[in-house]
Amino acid sequence: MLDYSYPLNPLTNNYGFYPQARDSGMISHGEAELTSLPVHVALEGRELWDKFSNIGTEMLITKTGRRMFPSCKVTVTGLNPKVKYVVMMDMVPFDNNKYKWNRDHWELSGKSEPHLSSRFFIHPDSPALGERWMQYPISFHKLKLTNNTLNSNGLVILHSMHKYQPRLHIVQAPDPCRAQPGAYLRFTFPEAAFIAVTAYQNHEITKLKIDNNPFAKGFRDNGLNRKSDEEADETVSSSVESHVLHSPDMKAPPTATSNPFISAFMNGGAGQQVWTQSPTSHQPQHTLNSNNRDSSRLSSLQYICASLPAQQDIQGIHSPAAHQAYPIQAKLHQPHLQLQPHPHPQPDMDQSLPLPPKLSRVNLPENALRSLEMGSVLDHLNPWPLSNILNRIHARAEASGNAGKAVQGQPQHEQLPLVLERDTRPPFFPAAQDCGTTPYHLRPLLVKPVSE
DNA sequence: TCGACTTGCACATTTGAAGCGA
DNA sequence: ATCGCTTCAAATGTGCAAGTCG
Repeated sequence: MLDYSYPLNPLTNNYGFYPQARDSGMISHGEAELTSLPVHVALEGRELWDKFSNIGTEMLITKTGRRMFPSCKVTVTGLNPKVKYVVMMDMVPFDNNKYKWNRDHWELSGKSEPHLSSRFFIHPDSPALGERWMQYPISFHKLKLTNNTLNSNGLVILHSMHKYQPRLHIVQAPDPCRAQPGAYLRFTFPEAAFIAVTAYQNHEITKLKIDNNPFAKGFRDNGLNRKSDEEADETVSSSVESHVLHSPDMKAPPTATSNPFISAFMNGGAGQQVWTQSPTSHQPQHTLNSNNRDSSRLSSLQYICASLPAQQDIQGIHSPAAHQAYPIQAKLHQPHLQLQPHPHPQPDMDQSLPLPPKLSRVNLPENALRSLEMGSVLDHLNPWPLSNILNRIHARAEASGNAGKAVQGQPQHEQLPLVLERDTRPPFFPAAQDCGTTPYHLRPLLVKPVSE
C-alpha cells in the first residue's frame, strides 16, 4: 500500500526562489532586473489537496481530455511587476513505477512505461506582466489530461496507472530591446501528485470529487451507488490507514524522467550554470558569469539545459525521510531553491483578492494559445523544445500588439494564421535545430538580494 | 476470466448572445 | 450609443454503468 502523505513543511507550502549570496557571482551589476523580493509560489486549496492526497489522488484521463480536479491554482509573488512572463505547466513522472488498484489500496505493478513528451499547458494569459500574475491566483483549471498519444489539441498526455506531479514553469518573456531572453524558474508540487486513471479505482476519491466538484453536484445525495454517511466515514478512515507503502521502492526519490525533452534539460551538461553547489548533481558544475554569458556557443537546448536544475525540482521531498529535513534537502540539491515561510502574510485569496476577469472574455483565444504547444501528431516522438514554444509566444505577443487584451468578435480559428504568419520572421528564440548557429541564452531568474 | 479502457447517458455548471430598460 | 441586468439555449464538465478490448 502506499503512503500518500506528503508532510511538507507544515508552516508553509510556498516554494521560493532565493538569490544567491551577494558575492556568489550570480548577481552582477545591472542584472538584477526583477525585484528585491524572492519569487514565491504557493499552491492554493491546500486543504482540498490534502484531503485527496491522504486517500491517494486520482485524476481521470480520457481520450478527449479531462480537466483536473482539484485543479492547480497557484499564487506567485516576487516577480517584477513590469516584466512580462510566460507561465506554463506540465506533468512529470513522480517515480518509475506503474501501479494497480488491488481491492482497497494501490500497489506497484512493475516499471513505468517511457514518459511521453511533455506537453506544456501554456496559461492563456501568457505572456503577461508580473503584476498580473501576482494580482490573482493563477488557475490552471483548463488544463486537460489525456491518454491519447495522438492528440493534437494541446492536451497533456499521461499514461494510465502512472503517478505524476504538476510542474510550474515561469519564463521571463524576451525583451526585444535587449535582444536577450528571459529567466526561467520551475516548481513542482508533490502534494498535488496523482495517479492517472481511466476510471476511478478508489470509491473514496469518487466521493470526494462528487462532494467538492461543482460539476458533479448531480451525483450528490441522490443515493446512486452511494454508501450511507456512516459507512462512508468508516471507509474513509480505514482507507487512509490502509494506504501503506507496499514496496520499498516507493521511498526512493524520483529519478529523471524518460521524456526526451526533460531529459535533455536534465542531462545537458555543458554551458554555464548558476548552481554553485549540487552534491548530487550528475551535471558538471558551472557558475554564471555575466561577462561570458554571451560567449557560449552551445546549442540553444544545451543552454537551456545548463540553466536548469540537475534533477527534479525540490528533489527528495517525496521521500518521507526527507520531509523532516526538507529545507535542508532542498538547499543541498538546489542552493537557490529553498522552502521558507513566506515573508509576507499570505492573503486569503478568496476573500481579499478581487476575482480575476473571466479568461474567455479578456484573453487571446485559447485555441491560439494551445496551438503554441501543439504540433503534429508525431509530437510525442519529436517534441517541441521550450525555445520553440517561447518563439511562438513571442511572435504572438507581437502580433497581438497587446497581450492579454480582449480579442472579441472574431472566431478563434481566425487568430491562428496571424500567429503562424509571424512565425516566418527570424525567431527571437532560436529553435533547437538552429541553435548551432545562434547562441541562445536562457539564464536563470536574476533577483536582487533580499534587503535585510 | 479479468482488468483496463471506451462510450453513451443524465444531470449540473458555465458561457455568451440576445433582449430590455435606464 | 452605452451600460448593466436578466434570460435562456448551447457548450461543456461530471461520474455512472454497460459494453468492448486485449
